[in-house]
Amino acid sequence: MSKMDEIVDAAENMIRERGYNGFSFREIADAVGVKSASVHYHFPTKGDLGAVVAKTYTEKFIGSLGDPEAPTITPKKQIENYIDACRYAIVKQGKMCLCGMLGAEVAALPDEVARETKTFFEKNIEWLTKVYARMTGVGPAAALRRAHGAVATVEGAMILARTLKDDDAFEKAVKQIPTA
Amino acid sequence: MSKMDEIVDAAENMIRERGYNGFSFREIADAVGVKSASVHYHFPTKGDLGAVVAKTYTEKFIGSLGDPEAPTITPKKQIENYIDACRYAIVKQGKMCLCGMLGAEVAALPDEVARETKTFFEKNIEWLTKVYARMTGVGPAAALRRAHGAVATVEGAMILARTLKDDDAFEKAVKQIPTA
DNA sequence: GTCTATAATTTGATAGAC
DNA sequence: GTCTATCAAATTATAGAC
Repeated sequence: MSKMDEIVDAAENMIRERGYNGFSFREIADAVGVKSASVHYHFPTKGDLGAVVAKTYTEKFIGSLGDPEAPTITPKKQIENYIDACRYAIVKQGKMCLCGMLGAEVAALPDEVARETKTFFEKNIEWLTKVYARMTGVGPAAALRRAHGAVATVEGAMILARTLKDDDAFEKAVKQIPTA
Repeated sequence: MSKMDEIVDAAENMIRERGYNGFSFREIADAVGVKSASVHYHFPTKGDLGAVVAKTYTEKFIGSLGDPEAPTITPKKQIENYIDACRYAIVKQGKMCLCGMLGAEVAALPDEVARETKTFFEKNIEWLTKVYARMTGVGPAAALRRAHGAVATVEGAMILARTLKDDDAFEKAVKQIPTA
């Protein structure tokens, strides 16, 4: 992994732990074993770094979901996989979704970071809408509503579980997401 | 309104806008027309202020919901009122729920602020569980699950609406919350 | 209660050597 | 690419006068 990738990775973890305003270039530098000036070499401003972190995370996350219209997998299984991805983040990693964190802070973000955060949610909704539209009896408008409901619920469920220090709060909340 | 109340009010607005790490004592001081040393007179540390802001917000919010077991109002109407309270915050005020914001940042908060944030969610779940338990065919376990789902969904829906700059994203998401 | 003044630290960011 | 050195600004917080 290149030093640049290490920086992005460290920044992702810190933002998911404490938010965009909760980490500094010096902390990143310490984490990857360089000086802060070297971090600035790769990413001139904090906004540059934040935007790359958000974009990288979005591609990684959406990519891991696979084709929403793949005929070899049931939509029910796809929704379960989506929830599983978030469960992994909160239960195994003990951290928020990067963009859930950035979304909460959106008014405090540089434009380029806010834009990437918006794109993350747009792509989530797009993916979920396609999956829900495959279910029998679910029209386009209902699929769109369900997609919004699912994203909102998983993001809120992560906040809940972290604050209550209770992983089961996540499980209880996501039971509300329709899988059929 | 006393200067102390003005400080708490200004801090609530700033945290709801940009998060706990997104405001400073100087900004608070400017907003209420004093110097930062005067803010420290009322609240020695930032954690002291944050904890009072969270506690005040919780009492105000829970208080506005009324008795969850009042026989004069239907549980359906109570859930609608709950969603309305959050709708007001995001659509009319354009701001996050205070504790949704603090909950996302919880790992970066002083202990006393994290504790108050946790209490907010516990009280929300307690209130919602009592309301859901009044609905026909909803047992205690289901009521508890529904309560978790409702809190998570409204908090996530606010993040979604703010990030997408689309109030209707809130509406689509909260349609998932059962009202009967 | 509010002020001036200031301490001690951290922040994002840059210049220039190697 | 990474370093040392440094900057200007901002941060939380305190001391002491009024």
